[in-house]
Amino acid sequence: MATGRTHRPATRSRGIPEATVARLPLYLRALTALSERSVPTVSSEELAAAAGVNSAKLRKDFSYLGSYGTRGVGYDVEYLVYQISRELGLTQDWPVVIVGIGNLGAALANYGGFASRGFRIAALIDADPAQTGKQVAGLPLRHSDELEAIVAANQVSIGVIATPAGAAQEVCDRLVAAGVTSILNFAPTVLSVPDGVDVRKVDLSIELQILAFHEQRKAGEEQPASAARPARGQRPGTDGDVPAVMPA
Amino acid sequence: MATGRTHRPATRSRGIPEATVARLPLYLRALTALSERSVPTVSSEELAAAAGVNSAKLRKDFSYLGSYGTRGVGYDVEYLVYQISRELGLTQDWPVVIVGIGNLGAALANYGGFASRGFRIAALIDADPAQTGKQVAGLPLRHSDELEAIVAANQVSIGVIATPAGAAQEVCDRLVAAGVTSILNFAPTVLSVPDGVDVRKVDLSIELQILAFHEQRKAGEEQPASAARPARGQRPGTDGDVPAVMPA
DNA sequence: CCATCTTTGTGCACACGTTCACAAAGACAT
DNA sequence: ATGTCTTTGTGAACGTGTGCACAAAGATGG
Repeated sequence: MATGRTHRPATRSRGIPEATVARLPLYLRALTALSERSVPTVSSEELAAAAGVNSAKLRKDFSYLGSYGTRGVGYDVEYLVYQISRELGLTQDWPVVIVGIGNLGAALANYGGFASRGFRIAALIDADPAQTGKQVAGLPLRHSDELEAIVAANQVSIGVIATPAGAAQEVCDRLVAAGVTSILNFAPTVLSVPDGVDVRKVDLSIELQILAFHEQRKAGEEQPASAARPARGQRPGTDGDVPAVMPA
Repeated sequence: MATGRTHRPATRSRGIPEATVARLPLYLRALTALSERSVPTVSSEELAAAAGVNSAKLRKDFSYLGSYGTRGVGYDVEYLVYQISRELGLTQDWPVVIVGIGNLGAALANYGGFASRGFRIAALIDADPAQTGKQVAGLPLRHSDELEAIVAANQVSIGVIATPAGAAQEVCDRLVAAGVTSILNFAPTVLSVPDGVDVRKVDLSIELQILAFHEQRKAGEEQPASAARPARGQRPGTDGDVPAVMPA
């Protein structure tokens, strides 16, 4: 899971399972591609292949939304695009602020995938006064002093944090205080937020580490087992010989 | 879940559950912070708070690694840092190539979190000949013609794709053919890879859409139910009430 | 109108993940 | 030593997610 939901029972989002919600954008993308090619209908099998999931899962996912689809035929592409968009809330406009316009923030500002869904960048905010007024992706950088005013004026409910780790919690607190209730966090920190605020995090370093884990496993599969797996019950500090990193 | 494991039974990575693996980097980060403050030991409760998880989960996670920790005291910080690092494979050097040095690729190249773990950027690769030779994050951009040679020469097993969606599958195929077996994909596409290759994806647009879904739910909780939830069993086209996007 | 064929929607069984709650392990004081 | 106190490690219960396999729905052709 990639979410940082700080508390709350974890799923129960009015019927639709969290795992399904996480896949809806995937289906939507595949459907949009089909729509652009003017394909009128798809079977669960075809769509599942395009989205990279298995067809039974896809059918079950759609069954949570309602009984769209026609047996013997498949799903009407345009109709499904509409239904999923609506379910995800993409038929309305979501003003978003991005805080921290470094390399990553600029990349986000330039990313086309936002505007095409209902997301509209209301403002780019950076703490560096020297940057204020400069244009990124056609938008002027605003100074962070203005954060509260910007959020209030644009009724922003979604904030993106792309600051260094050290600044993230403070920015988060200010966003929340100003009325933001959903946060996408790119800073490598655990954010703590009050009840009712959703946080999702994207952490590049974590993803790489997970890959490294599996990579190591693949590499280790040839040899039986070197000194890789420690004897269980080994105790820390029973006798001092931990040189910077080594255990007892 | 953020992974794009294309097939395979899903978990079973020599004992350690996938969900646990995904949290190890989180623990590692919290422990590293403690280590820098020269804190000698932590209880599961404290560490869990720092990592943003619940303490029972943390203890169970650690129990898969072995029986580190001392009852009545807690865990030895340095020792745990070492054990987790080793389990994740971070005690070795992982050469990485980043393909597609646009805004996002540059942000990744400049991201400090790589080098601090065992990840070393072996090369930055871009398809634009006009960019070749330019420096980003102190490294020269290489042309994609050299991709295969670079991967082979540096024994690169991990590749990062930060190209536009259209180029991603071809880059992926070339990386895999050249010997890469783990891919971190930032392009908004489903990559298909042969067995034995791991793909993880990070998709900005998907994360925002998930937030929008929950945001919409929060907003809709006040009013009972407008036209938001369609009657189940509604058929496409039985009566026209979906403008602009309705099917036949 | 009936038979056939395709594809959905879902009941069911199983796997995975989370949380509780507590016994056992050890530290520490006396 | 013995007792008390803290904190781990884990068995067991529960909840969530996945995938199979098939009945029911509807299209299509004769």
